Amino acid sequence: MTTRAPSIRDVADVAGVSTATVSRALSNPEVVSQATRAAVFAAIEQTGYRLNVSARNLRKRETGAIAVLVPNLANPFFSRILSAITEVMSGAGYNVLIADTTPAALDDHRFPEFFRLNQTDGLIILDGMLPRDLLLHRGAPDLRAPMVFACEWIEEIDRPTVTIDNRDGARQAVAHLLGLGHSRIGLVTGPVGNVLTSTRREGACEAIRGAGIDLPEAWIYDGDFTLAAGVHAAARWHAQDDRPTAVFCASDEMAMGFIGELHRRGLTVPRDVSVVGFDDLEIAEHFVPALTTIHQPREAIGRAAAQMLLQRMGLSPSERLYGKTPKLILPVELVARDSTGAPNASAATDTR
Amino acid sequence: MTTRAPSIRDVADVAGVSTATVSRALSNPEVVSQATRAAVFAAIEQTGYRLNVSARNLRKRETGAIAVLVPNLANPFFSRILSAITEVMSGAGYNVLIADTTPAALDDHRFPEFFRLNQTDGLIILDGMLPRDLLLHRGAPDLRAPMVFACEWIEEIDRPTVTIDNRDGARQAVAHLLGLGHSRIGLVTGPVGNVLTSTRREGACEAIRGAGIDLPEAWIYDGDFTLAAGVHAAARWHAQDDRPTAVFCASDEMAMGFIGELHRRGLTVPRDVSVVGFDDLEIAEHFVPALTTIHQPREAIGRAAAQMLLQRMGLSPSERLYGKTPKLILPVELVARDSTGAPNASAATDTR
DNA sequence: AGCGCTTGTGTAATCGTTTACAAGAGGCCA
DNA sequence: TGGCCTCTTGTAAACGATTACACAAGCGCT
Repeated sequence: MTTRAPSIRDVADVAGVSTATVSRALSNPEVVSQATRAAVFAAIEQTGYRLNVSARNLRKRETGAIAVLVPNLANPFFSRILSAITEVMSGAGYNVLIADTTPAALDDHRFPEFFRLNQTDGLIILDGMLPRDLLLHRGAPDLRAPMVFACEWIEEIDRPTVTIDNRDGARQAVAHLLGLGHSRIGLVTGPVGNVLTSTRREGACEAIRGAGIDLPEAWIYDGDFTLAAGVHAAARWHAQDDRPTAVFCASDEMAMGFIGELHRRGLTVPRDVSVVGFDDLEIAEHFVPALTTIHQPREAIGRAAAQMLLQRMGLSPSERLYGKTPKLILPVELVARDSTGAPNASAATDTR
Repeated sequence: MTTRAPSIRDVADVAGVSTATVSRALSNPEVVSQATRAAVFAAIEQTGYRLNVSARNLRKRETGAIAVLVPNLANPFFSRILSAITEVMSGAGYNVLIADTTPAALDDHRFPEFFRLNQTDGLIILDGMLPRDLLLHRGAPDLRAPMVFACEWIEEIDRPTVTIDNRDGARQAVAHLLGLGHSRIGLVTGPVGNVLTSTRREGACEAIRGAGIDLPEAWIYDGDFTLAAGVHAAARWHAQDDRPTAVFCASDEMAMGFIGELHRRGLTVPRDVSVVGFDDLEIAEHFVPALTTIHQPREAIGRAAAQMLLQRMGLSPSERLYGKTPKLILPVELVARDSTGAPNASAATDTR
């Protein structure tokens, strides 16, 4: 009844060869003769043999899995990146472990496990706000399992990275607003301490100030990339007497939260204020109004990160340590839709 | 330099005990004396020892991982469910492998691997459209690794299941529209062959016909849960001379696609047509207009599925085989927002 | 003193692969 | 015939944990 799953031993017996030969037929077919190879495959078929990965991993001193550390699994931004990563990785024979870094999981004693070679063969990190010392000291994964950053990164940690040109994206967003005639431009930013927040903010500020325009502190609304943050920013915008005619939100979710809240207050976009997002989520195009935003090639990001990790895993530790760490920066483009328009002269000036 | 990672052997040597004792101190602390336990932990600390999971798994004949089969990782509906699953599972010491079943991955020879005990200790299936024979014959996972269905399920396969009350959800949606005075109600359905499609459709039809109202075939627009399907349905709706004043979409994505497309054509919701969705995605509340929809407790679904799997994994194969298979049906509720309103008399009757 | 029980520890087999090494079988050539 | 390759295959030692079993020590009791 509870008959043990067939092992390589059983296959060997059926095929009338040694286990070594079976193993070779599987992993290195060209070294075994045509005839035995056929016999082995027939035996595999007959016994219903499946490789035991734990045994293989133990022997080969690897795990056959990589981990992806994502700041928030529930955020739709990451899902497409993840699916691209898993696609590439499983094509290469790896399993993908997805770990959400949101909760107090960081204190969790089992968390550092991920950083040890014996849990994963590699790491893709999508969360730039992980405690630096966790990545550096605790498990010193750098020397063992290779890791690459994607989307976000950590300044102090020099590792292969694939990102988009955040600064330029922000610049394009602002340029678009300037081109429409806006000169009163506000910003909804990401969380403090995040590299995306700072690079996008800097890009936007550069573009605004570069146009000789002033950017009052009061027009910088800080957020955290979430819908709720957009709602909150809208409330603050609405409460101001002197407010911008356009805002650049550092994420689509914030842009949609912003627009949704405004709508609830009886205002309309882009009539009362123009809004640009960042990310180009699936839904952006279908939002009402369709969202003008910066398109991120999310699939390409995931794919590139996976391939970069694969490449790193193929390197010896010393090559990895002393070689150049590649940094890939993908270009982004603004896609103009319906949430932006020319400024409405009457709307902006309630008081002055 | 490339000094081997410390093994249980090294710890044993440092602590001056046998490997068996170290193992026991770790997995069964109460059987070793206070003194040696302390010595072992000190040695672990000193050597920086980490358990090798492959070795443990090989010996214990388990994998320490479960797999989740999701129809479309990029769909935001699943992300929160996944995060709940991973939370519960990693709390219980399991890794979670997420596999996207969308592409031709089914033909992929490595796919059936998931069904063998030696890849995972259990399976959560979110995809009700997997080929039946894959789950039943190929690897006969039922006897070995336990599996549970969540959200979707497969009629012919009797396994533990956690779902929501789809029929009742659809009924509530229609009841809401009836209550607003609509008598011309259309449906945008999911893909054919999907259990969610049929149950929701049946629930809706029952409610409509139960109210003594007719439901013309032409008012049933078939979709597949995606934004694009909603867009397409909107086009068909718009092209009709005689059309419903309200539609119930079997997913929020379709509802938003529908509304977005209508808006692009110069129509407004709910003035020109009322729309109800299903799912209550994060964004629904922030959509313009805020979406009236059926709320799904996604976190609860994920959590329940994980707990159910955990419970099943604790059972012996025969208990699993001959015991009752639990079915959990979570209640749902309509949340009324701004995408529905009383029918607009002028809008509905172009021709008659 | 001898017996039995409890408690703590060590010995060694085992899980299912991979792979270094050895060795047998031909083939080719001097 | 003997030496030297090349091509296949088998033998057996890892890989790093877990655990059944045995056994030693300590204790209380008769």
